[in-house]
Amino acid sequence: MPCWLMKSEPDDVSIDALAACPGQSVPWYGVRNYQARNFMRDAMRVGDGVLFYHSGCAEPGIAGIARVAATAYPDATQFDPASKYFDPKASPDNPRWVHVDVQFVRRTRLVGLPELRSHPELANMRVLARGNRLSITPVAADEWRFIVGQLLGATDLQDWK
DNA sequence: GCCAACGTTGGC
DNA sequence: GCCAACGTTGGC
Repeated sequence: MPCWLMKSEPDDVSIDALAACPGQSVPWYGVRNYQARNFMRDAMRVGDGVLFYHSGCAEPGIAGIARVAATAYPDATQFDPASKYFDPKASPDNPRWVHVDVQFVRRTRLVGLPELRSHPELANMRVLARGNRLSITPVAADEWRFIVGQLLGATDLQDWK
């Protein structure tokens, strides 16, 4: 089963905020990048593993593990003129932005960028690429296994389904 | 289809 | 707050 890394600003939705949500699940609203949207729309399936990454904060890095809880459906914020994610070119008849639901699995220790970069096993991770800004990136099975098993010691999750 | 201008992301 | 890197827009 595919695995993903998803960035969230902890001031917006942190791993703790996710854990506190009803059903410990949130719609992944606000994505306004076509590549990231296409991953959600075309590739993400219920049960996929997610590395929950904190960005735009003092200590960017992996902060927890989550899972995809619902396949893609329209992002309501695109229709709301009061939302900062409002898109005047979208309409309920012709939605432009969709998102999946993401559900809490567990908190982890914070695995920061310098630590991620220090491991040759992770050298090809998209999130570590120079200038990368994509908020959703695929994670290779061996990368998942290394991070979850080696770095986090979550051996029960290292072979994700 | 090109490409300059602009806006955004995100680490530092 | 700075700035490199990238994506999007829109004139041509």
